[in-house]
This record gives sequence, C-alpha cells and structure tokens, in this order.
Amino acid sequence: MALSQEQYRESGLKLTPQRMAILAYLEGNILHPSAEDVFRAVRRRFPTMSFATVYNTLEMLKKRGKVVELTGDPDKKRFDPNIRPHHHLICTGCRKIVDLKTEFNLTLKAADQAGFQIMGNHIEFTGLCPDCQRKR
Amino acid sequence: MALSQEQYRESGLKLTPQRMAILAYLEGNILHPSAEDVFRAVRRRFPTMSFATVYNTLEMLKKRGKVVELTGDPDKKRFDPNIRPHHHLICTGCRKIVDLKTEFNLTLKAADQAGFQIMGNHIEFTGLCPDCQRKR
DNA sequence: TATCACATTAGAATTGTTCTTGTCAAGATA
DNA sequence: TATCTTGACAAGAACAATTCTAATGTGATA
Ligand SMILES: [Mn+2]
Ligand SMILES: [Mn+2]
Ligand SMILES: [Zn+2]
Ligand SMILES: [Zn+2]
Repeated sequence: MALSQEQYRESGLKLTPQRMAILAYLEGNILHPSAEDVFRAVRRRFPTMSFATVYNTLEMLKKRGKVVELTGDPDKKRFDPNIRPHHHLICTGCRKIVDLKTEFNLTLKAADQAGFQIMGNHIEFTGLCPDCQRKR
Repeated sequence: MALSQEQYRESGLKLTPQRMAILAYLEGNILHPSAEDVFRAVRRRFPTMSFATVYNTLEMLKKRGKVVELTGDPDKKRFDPNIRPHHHLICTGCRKIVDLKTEFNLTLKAADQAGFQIMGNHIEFTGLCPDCQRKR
C-alpha cells in the first residue's frame, strides 16, 4: 500500500481507530484477503466492528486507488494493497493467490483492440499450489 | 461450444426443449453472457423457465467442459461457450467483454512459480470500449 | 458552544447463487 | 403393456456476498 498514516491523513481523510486497524491489517499483506478476511482479523481488536464498515472502507480505499480489487476468485472479491501492476498465480484448489514478480511486455496491435482504449492488463496463471498438489 | 445436439445426446444427457433453448442461445454467442442474460433470453420462448434451471444447466455444462466461467466481471459470473483458450478485453465502464484473437507465449521460470503446477493462463486487458469512450 | 462534515453502526434490503422438494417424462426392463 | 429408473424441471426457500439506509457519534472549525 505504501501509505503512511500521515499520507492518509493528509489526503483529507479521518484516521479512526477502526480504519487504522483495517489499514494495519492490509499494510504489506500479501494474502489478497477478502472482505471477510479483513473483517475477521480486525474484529479481534474491535469486536463491535461492522461488516459494512469494512466494505465501506475497502470501497473508499479502492476509489482512492489505495487498494486494488481482484477478480480471480469467483466466490468473493479479493483485495490487494499492492497497487503496483503485477500478475498473479491462482490455485484452483484452494483459491490461494500469490504475487508474481515476473513482468511481461504485452502490447496489442491497434487492429486487435476492437477500438478499446487499453488502460492496463493482468495475467492470471492458474494451477495447483504445493499444498493442493499434495492433497490429490 | 462446438457442440452439436447429437454430440450432446451421445454424451448421455437428455436433450430437453429447455436445454435446447439454452444451448441455442449459447452456441456461437460472443457476448459472454451472465446467467441472468441467459435466463432473460430463454424465458422469451419458455416463460415458465426457472432461474435455477439456467444455473443448473450452466453448472452442468461447466463441469463437462462445454462452457467456461469467466471472473473478469466482479458483479456476476459470466460464461463463455468458446472453450478454446483465449484472452479478453474488458471495458471497465460497461463490463463489456470482447474476445481477443492475439496469442501470447507466456512461460514462467520454475523459480517464479512458487511451487505451483501451472495449468493455464488468462490475460485481461482492461480499458474503455468505444461506446464508453464517447460517453466520457 | 454551535455547526458541519464525515465515519460508524446495525440492520434491512438487494443481488447473485445454491439447495430442496415434489413432480414429471423418457427410456429401460419385465 | 405395466412398471421401474433416472434425471430434468419448477418453484421457492435458503444462503452468501454486497450495498443501502437511518440513526448516532466524533472531530474539526467558526
Ligand atoms: Mn498481488
Ligand atoms: Mn471469450
Ligand atoms: Zn491450493
Ligand atoms: Zn464500455
């Protein structure tokens, strides 16, 4: 996320304890947690935390570009505090999502773009993670 | 889908009128419809068709590899009767999904695979479709 | 202090998807 | 033909994920 509390406050947002807890959980988190994951983790310290607050906060962070929403998991939204463009490995067994450092140079000929104005790209490599390989 | 009614029957399935309607709608469809899209289209000819039947049929087709489920739309599942591996253009404005003919040779060094057994890959190019460009 | 702008909470509402149950029809079997 | 078996169907309930709403709280500012 590369977002210090100071930067956060400077961007005109209030830094509440609940938000701090959500930020702290997200900061450097490489597990691509779902909203539920965030909720479960943060609730430990804030038992009154509402699920809606988590969604609201994630939505707000997404709008401000502090978090990216991933689509690789068909069951729930997953969030990535690492906003630098990068690709992912996705386990079709347990839905684990792992960052990929490899970069690819993907360019499309204008003729192939169907008139789209391309803004970015994302590669999902699918397969079985070590854990799931063992289980089969 | 490349799935004739004959092949379908041969694979041990009953070919009911409802299923035929769903198949007919999917056959050659390049719009990557959601379950709801399928339901709305098929309901015109079968007003008593249940949403659950659409889900059941799509699920069954997915299990048999006759249809692929896409994850690019965060709001709903989208289905692709074109099961040949290919990539997509996705409009972030209207969620339109367009097939990409371009092929890419994507290989990962073993060191980058985090122990995953890679089964496939899928690229999503995101951007704005011509319609949505005009609207902004 | 009074006021404002947001955040927060809790729960309701909505949406998307899956499950359950009773019913039915086609094909197989006797 | 009569019966059996299998699986599809319809309808709605149930469930899960997400969004919305309304009431309340809190910090910043005038
Ligand atoms: Mn990531
Ligand atoms: Mn496609
Ligand atoms: Zn796994
Ligand atoms: Zn568009």
